[in-house]
Amino acid sequence: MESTYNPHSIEKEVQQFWVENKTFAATEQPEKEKFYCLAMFPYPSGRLHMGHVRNYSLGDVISRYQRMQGKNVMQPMGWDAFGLPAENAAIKNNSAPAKWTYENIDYMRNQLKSLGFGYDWDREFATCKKEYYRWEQWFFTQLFEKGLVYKKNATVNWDPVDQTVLANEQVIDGRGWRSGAIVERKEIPQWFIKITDYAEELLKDLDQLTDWPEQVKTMQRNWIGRSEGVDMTFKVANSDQAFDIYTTRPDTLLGVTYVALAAQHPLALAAAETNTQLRDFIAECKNSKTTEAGMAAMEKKGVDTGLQAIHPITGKLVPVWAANFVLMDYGSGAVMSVPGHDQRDWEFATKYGLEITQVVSGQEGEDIANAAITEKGIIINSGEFDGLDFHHAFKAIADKLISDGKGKIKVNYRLRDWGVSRQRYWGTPIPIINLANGASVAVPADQLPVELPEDVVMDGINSPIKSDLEWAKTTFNGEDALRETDTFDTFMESSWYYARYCSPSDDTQMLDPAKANYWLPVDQYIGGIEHAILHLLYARFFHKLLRDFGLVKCDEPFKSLLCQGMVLAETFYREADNGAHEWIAPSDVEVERDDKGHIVHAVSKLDGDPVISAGMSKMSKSKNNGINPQEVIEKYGADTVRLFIMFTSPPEQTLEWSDSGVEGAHRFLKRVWKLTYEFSTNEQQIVALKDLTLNNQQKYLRRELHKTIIKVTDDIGRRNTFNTAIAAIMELMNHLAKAPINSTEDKAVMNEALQAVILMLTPIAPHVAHRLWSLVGDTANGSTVEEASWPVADESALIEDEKLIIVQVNGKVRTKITIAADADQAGIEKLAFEQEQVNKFTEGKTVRKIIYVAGKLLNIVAN
RNA sequence: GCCGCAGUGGUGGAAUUGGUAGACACGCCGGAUUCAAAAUCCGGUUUCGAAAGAAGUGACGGUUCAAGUCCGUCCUGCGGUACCA
Repeated sequence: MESTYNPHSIEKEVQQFWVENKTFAATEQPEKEKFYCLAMFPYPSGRLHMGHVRNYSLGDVISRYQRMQGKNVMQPMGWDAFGLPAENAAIKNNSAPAKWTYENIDYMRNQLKSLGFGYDWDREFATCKKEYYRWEQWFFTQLFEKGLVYKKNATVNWDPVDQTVLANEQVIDGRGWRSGAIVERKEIPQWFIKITDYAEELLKDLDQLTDWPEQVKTMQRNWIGRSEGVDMTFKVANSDQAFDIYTTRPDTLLGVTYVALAAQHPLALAAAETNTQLRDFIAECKNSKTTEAGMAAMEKKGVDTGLQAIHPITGKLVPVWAANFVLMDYGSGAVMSVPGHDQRDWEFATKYGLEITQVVSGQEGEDIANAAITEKGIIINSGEFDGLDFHHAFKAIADKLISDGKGKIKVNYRLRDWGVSRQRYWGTPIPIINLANGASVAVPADQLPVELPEDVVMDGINSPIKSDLEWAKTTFNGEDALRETDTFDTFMESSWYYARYCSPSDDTQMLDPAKANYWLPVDQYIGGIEHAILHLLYARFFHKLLRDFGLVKCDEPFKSLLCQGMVLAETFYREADNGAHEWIAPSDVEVERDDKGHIVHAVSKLDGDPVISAGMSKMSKSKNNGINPQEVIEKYGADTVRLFIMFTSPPEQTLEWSDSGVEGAHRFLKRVWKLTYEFSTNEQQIVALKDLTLNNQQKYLRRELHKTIIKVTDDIGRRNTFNTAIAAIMELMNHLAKAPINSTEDKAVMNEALQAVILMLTPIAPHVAHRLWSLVGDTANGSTVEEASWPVADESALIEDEKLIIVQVNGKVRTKITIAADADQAGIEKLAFEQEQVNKFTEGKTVRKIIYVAGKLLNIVAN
């Protein structure tokens, strides 16, 4: 055994021990309490970055802690292996996405192993393997048969030069990232899954997720966006045509002064045939952004269609406009406009000189000449509805529309059905066959999987399964037909992987119900806050689908959720001639900062030319700003990396990466090593504490130890504040380092403390803990630390005979007094008024009030 | 734009339920050890002030005996915004 801490040899040996003993292999043990701990599986982007290290360290600390609590822990790992970056890398390297992906998996698997995470590697899988995606295809065909899947037109980014569909990420300042062409909106048929059928349940069941962060539930609620409103029909004047409009503010219906249609609305398209201005406007709308943020940021524009609509209550004619902010594929493609009480409508009406009418009374000083009055109030200028408040007006106006057969009350959701079609290659082929007659059928179960060829050449434009005209050819009922060449959104794979880990190699069924129902739900799910809405909502939805098909029993997939904050790093780029951004790794950039730390100048280390600083953002492949942990692992070892990342901030907090401080984490482990090593080599017989009488100093040390056990247990087990748990252990170590180890009593106390320190460090720094336990471990608790239980505080060691009271005068701390632990308020006040610092600040004043916070604080209010 | 989160010393952060602001670290300064360095150990380190004391948690206002914590209005940064995952 080495006298100095040598992480590399220890870590290799301990990892070997885990492999040989199958320490982390999990099996169903119905008599034991199970604990399924899952950190979101990684996209195999090439190398791990610090965000991964944080994510998987959190998962491993929780897993090992729960194991020490006696639970049957399962912690699996796998690969979210389909996705866009593989295609980009393949084009760049002139290779195949599969090859790139598998190489990355091999590299990253080794990195995870070198970090010592306690995974059951027998459960590993990659989602790009047909053994996995075949069941996803099978399940989709089941959804298809049940009518939960449908096809409709939806908008994509169309690159008119490359003649291909672009992801939002591939559109930069409105241009295609490779061609530089101005991107157009294009409607193409795509497959949708009816998540809106589950909107109400997805919303309602958030209430049972008591161990989810409130912010995530709030975001999901807002995303689902349940609203109650009115659906009504507007007729077009001098025509038999009509269109529907939904509003959540029927109380303002009498304030409607115009209506707006999407540019692609059939009525607008028809009107454009005789209206060149409208035709030009519709053409211009082709270039507007497809993203919600892009749409919200653009200038709101419109054109009068020349049509007029009949107001459903007043019968008055209102102009019908076409507007770029109304979307054809959401809702009915038409909105009513109340410029008096909606700010966007107000700005639009002001810009185009449209009428603005006030129908809700505002607050004092509010004037619709200056801005819309958006808060609810008493209805005015609305004839029979005047004087009603929001709720009564809502009901009265809705009733009137209903009785006239012009409308109905409707619950609406902001949530839209899940479009799962992607026009890309590296994904699960959608198991649909398109027949010559235009109908679509599911691929029969016995023909699954529809396999994705892996040995392909990427031309940089089209998906190889689209370019290869043979691939799609098939037959159905003896007739020639074509396979769907689109692939699934990769959120499909990540929506059920957590369940597949329960029976990862079952080749007869999607899930083994007995195993799935033993392990599910996931007890602790851990992942980045950036997944708060999409991934977590899709996975919750998918779980409910699995449940309704009888594959799982529980309603929710993830019992408890820990959202780690992102690990950010600086980003730098250069602009190519076509406007595309070439992202430069921060490690390749030399920066110059001003005295506030802001970057004033940045140059590439490779060629010395300037690069553009784009601020901090989450570590990702696409921005090339991931910091590879390899260098730090090689320099300090895995335990230091794990300890540092857990110590540097609480898990939920966004972290701007910096390695300053890694040194300190390493020093701490060296100190623990040194103290334990020296203690163990010092020939000694440890006497049981119960047979000894301790002096005050020894009692103090034991009190500090057991207070620390309570704090660390609470920090890890309840609060998930691993940083403060580590700080508490460090503080304890500072006490221990100063403690004498001369007497039998000293040694007994030190022995107890060192054992507890090692146990408390086991989840965080498992390699060094394993080795140190072999030196001083209590074999009754476990011959190896992997068998040992978490320490339990001895209540009797915690008793104190004095307490510290903070004494304030008028809310300012003036002194602190130490008094017998059983002293009452009167005794504390008496002592307080004997203090010079109290008299000095109360002299000449009258004591008005004394506030006593039991055992903590006394505040004397005097003036 | 909209939804969510964050802002505390030179730096990462602590303060758990409204009750000692700055725990624990990093860095820096000083010292010990060393031929010297590394490593290690000891001490100091919010600002102003000689001290007494005062000020101080993004800004401004409010509630309270007491506010980093609660409320209001802003500012800045980050995440999401449905085809990055």
